[in-house]
Amino acid sequence: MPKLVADDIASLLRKRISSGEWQDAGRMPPERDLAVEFGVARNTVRRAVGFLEEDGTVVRHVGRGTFLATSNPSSMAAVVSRMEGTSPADMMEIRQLLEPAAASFAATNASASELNAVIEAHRIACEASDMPTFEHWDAEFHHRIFACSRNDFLKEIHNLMRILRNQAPWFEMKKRSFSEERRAIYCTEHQLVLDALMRRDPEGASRAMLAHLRTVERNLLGR
Amino acid sequence: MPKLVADDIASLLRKRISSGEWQDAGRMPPERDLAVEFGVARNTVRRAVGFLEEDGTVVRHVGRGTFLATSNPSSMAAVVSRMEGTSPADMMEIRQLLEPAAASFAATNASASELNAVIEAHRIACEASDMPTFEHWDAEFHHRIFACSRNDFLKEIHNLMRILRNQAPWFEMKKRSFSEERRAIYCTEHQLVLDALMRRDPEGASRAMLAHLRTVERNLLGR
DNA sequence: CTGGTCTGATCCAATGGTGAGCCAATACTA
DNA sequence: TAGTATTGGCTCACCATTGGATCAGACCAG
Repeated sequence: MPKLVADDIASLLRKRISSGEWQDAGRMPPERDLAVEFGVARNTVRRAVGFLEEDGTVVRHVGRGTFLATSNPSSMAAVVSRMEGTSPADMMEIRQLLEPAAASFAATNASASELNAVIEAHRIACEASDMPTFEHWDAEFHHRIFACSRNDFLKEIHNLMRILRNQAPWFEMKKRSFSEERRAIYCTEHQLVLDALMRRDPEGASRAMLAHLRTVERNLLGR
Repeated sequence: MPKLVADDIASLLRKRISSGEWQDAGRMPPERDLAVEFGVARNTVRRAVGFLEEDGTVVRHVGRGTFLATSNPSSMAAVVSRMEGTSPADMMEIRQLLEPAAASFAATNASASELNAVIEAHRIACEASDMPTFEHWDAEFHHRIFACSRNDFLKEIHNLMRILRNQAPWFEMKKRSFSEERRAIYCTEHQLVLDALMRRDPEGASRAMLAHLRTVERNLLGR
């Protein structure tokens, strides 16, 4: 049995909260009690509760206790937690909006060294012999294109999508849809995007990226 | 059976990773345990894990363990906090990508009651007599269009943008660029978007929204 | 014999939990 | 109103776990 660390405690607490366990009054037990209950030191519980506090799940008051934050649907934390339920179909739709644009920006803005980074990611992905390595460098290829786009917000949105895509349901789905043949197709399509970037052809990069994402969508969603 | 060398261990590990074996928490067992499990020296495991680290499959931290690189290197929270520094120019660029698409989706998908909600927001905004009220219902107008889009992820991205736009630097900027004349222009432009939605004309809605956002950008950034 | 690789062992340094103690804000009670 | 108990905020020394690094020796193929 793995030892409980602060992260574990935090996710246990989250579970209890979402199961509505101390919904009444919104008050959690004191840290000292939780420490006994989980069989860890109070310091550890404190760190765990600290995480919940950081993302706004919980509010603490000295002498009073720790309380569930009155859920504000428009808080960042709420938005992020709703995003975790994003469906692959919705995500692919948005990728098809954003990535062609990112590729187009990249064709205009990328510096030589940024472009080299993209090329390198493409090369490693093509040479990869196993699925996880390919997966990783495929994602990196896309990410590095966003990095060329000169729009920090766009970059961060892509980070968000990347994180969401690395969660459990996606992992299964990617594994299921992977095949050697498809990998080869992706490499070819990436190459087309790359060619357009190197030609400094925004229109072409956008088109090539869109075509690629359509392929990915088809494979992923089995349409 | 041939003796196991570092390369063999590496590919065994890759298999386990891709089979999702330690997907939860993304943490691999400590090197010492792996060494026992595979029946080789820890040095050998170290080299093997070193390969995985080189190609980015895995990240190692002294005192913590070895983690699958796919499990967010940058956490959601970090992404969100970086987003708080988003510049108005970057944001407007992304709005011009997403909102026309949202309007287009809305033209195809909106139900009658959703459409009514958009109409109502538009009406109140037009009748508003002070800047904060107008501001609020203007935002609501845009938001309700996203709500019609039938893409939850898109909706949440818009929530994110909305929160960011309500922060200090934006508030100043919006106040500065506000004028009675501009308000009237916005109402006219909103009306055009609305007309297209009611005609169920995705193409037209997209165009009208883009035109509107170009106006907003010009006013906001003073270009 | 030589070069490459695994073994087993040892030490280092970073991370993070433990347990204990004290403070200050709040709530409860006499 | 005053005193006491509860509760979160904070710090400290200590220690277990874990990856980082190195070394001498064994084994094997060429």
